[in-house]
Parts: sequence; C-alpha cells; structure tokens
Amino acid sequence: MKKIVQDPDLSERLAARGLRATNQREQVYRVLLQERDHPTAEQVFMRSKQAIPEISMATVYNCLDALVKCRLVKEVHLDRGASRYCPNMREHYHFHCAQCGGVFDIDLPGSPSDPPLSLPRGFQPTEFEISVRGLCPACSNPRKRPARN
Amino acid sequence: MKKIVQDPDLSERLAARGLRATNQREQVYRVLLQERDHPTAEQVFMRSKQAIPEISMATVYNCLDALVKCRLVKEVHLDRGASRYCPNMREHYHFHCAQCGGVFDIDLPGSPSDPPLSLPRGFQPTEFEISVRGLCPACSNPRKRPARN
DNA sequence: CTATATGCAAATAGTTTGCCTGTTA
DNA sequence: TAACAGGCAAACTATTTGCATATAG
Repeated sequence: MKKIVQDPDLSERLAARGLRATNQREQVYRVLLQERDHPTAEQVFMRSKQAIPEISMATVYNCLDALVKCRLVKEVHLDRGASRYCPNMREHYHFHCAQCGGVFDIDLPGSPSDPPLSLPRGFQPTEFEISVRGLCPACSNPRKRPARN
Repeated sequence: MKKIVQDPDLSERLAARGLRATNQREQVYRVLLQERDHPTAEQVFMRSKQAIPEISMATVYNCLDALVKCRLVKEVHLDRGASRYCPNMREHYHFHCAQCGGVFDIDLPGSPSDPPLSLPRGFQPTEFEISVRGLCPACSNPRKRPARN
C-alpha cells in the first residue's frame, strides 16, 4: 500500500524519535491517542483495521514495540494477561477496577521525576510501575450508578 | 502416592486456611519458603521435583493458585513473562535489578495497612502492586562487586 | 466414602520469529 | 537503492483445561 494520507503532526512526532513514519505506525499511535482506555494489542488491532483493513497482528506488535522503545507509549502490566498500552507519558500510576475492568490514570502527588517512594541506600531506580486494584468511584457507589461488568 | 512424611507445621498452616494438606502443596510451599528468590512456576517445579519426582507442572500451578487464593503467597508480576511467587505477606514492594535479574523485597515506609499512596476521592483500593526497576546495590557499584549476568 | 487433588496430554492465549516482499528516506 | 517495515504463517512461552485415577478428611 502506498502511503495516501499522512498526518504531519504524527509523522513529525515519529520522525523526531528516529522512527520512519509509516501508515501503520501512525494509525496505531492514533488509535492509542483517540481512546485512552489502555487497550490490549488485540484491541488496537481491531480498531486499526477500521482504517487499514490489511494490517496484521504482527505489525501491530511491531508498531507498539517501536512506540514503546522510543518512549512515546508506555506498556502497562496489570495482573497476568495481555499487555496494555498507554500514550500518557506523564508520571502516573494505574487504578484497575475489579468490577468494571476500567483502567484509570492517576497522577502521582509531588513534583514530577521526584521518586514516588524512598528506596534503601544503594538502589538506583530507573522506572516505577505502580498499579492499584479496587473499586472505581462509579462501582463503589452502586446506588448512584450500578456497576456494569 | 500415599503420604509418607508430613510436616505438622506446614500441614497446620494449610489446614488453617481450609486447604487439604497434600504432599505436593506442602512441598510447593516449602520450596517458596526455603529460597525466597521469587521463583517462577517453572523454577518451583524443578525444585519440587527433587523431593517429589512425579510432581507435574499442572499440579504446581494448582498448588500455587491455591496458596495465592488462601493468601499464604503473593503472585508477583514484573514486566511480561512468567509470574513469580513470594511467601512474604508483609506489605512490601519489589525492586527488580535490570543487570543481575535479582528481585528484592522492600518494606513500605509507614504503618502497615496504611495506604502507601493517596487516591482521589471515590477510589476504594484493595490491593497495591508496586515494582521498581533499576540497579541493585551490588550492580550499581561495579568496583566493589562486578555485575554478573 | 466422597469431595477434592493429582498427573497427563491436549488446548489456549499472548507474543515472537523467519522469511519474503514492499516502502521510506 | 539500501535499510527498514509489513504481512503471513509457523513457532514459542506461559498457563489452563478435561478427564481418569488417587487420596485426604
């Protein structure tokens, strides 16, 4: 497929990170930016197919890996199961609702790039991954809005 | 296999949680308590075979699940890849060394069962999982002790 | 004696790889 | 036009399941 339309903004963001701007990469990134619900690779695949029907799962994985490696996207691991992808690069953690399955970004208190936890002497942290399970506001208040599932 | 030896301490701990005390369960739990290096199911399997050569991988998974469900053991998710298992039930988080691969338990500051993070109004946390990647003391100080890998 | 656990093998989910073709820079 | 990306199918890793037999309580 020849490249038909290219989104100059997305192309530039990719190029700025040293990534070739292909339709597939732009589409995968666009999908992540559009619905920030922390989709799995499978979900990204489904959504991307709407614009590029011939896209393959392997390409979706390749694109996601490329976006993660160049730090435009974060890979999120909640429990076992499929990795989820998140284009929010601010320091934040994830709240995973046990009832509705929703994943919420929650900003860390304190100044950015300030370690959210103190570590014993000698440990040099490079990356934090924090996830909290429980009930989100809607699901913990069933009178106001009954929990779906 | 008839049960030959039973460790009264482990049996009781299992029974106290409503679990039948089988040789396999005791052995799996014993393996976790002996070397607290956060082994994968595969590693638990290998070590358990030394005492019970006929133990199967499916049984190891069953035992681990049972131990996790009755809250004698925690399942730990570092990056993608195999789940790891940890018999330390104090509130703590994990430091995963990017160099040597070691996993370290680090106690949370503050009083136990005091939420380690503040959550926005309405979120009801039940479980925290915190992992930090980086270099452990030995690996971040290569002059004193060069990093293996 | 009965509910539950084990062991085996086959099935599944998620992800990765090899290889050939197509496209970007 | 060379290096890199895409598509397809097969491989792989971690885990789960179905079912017949064995065992704990």
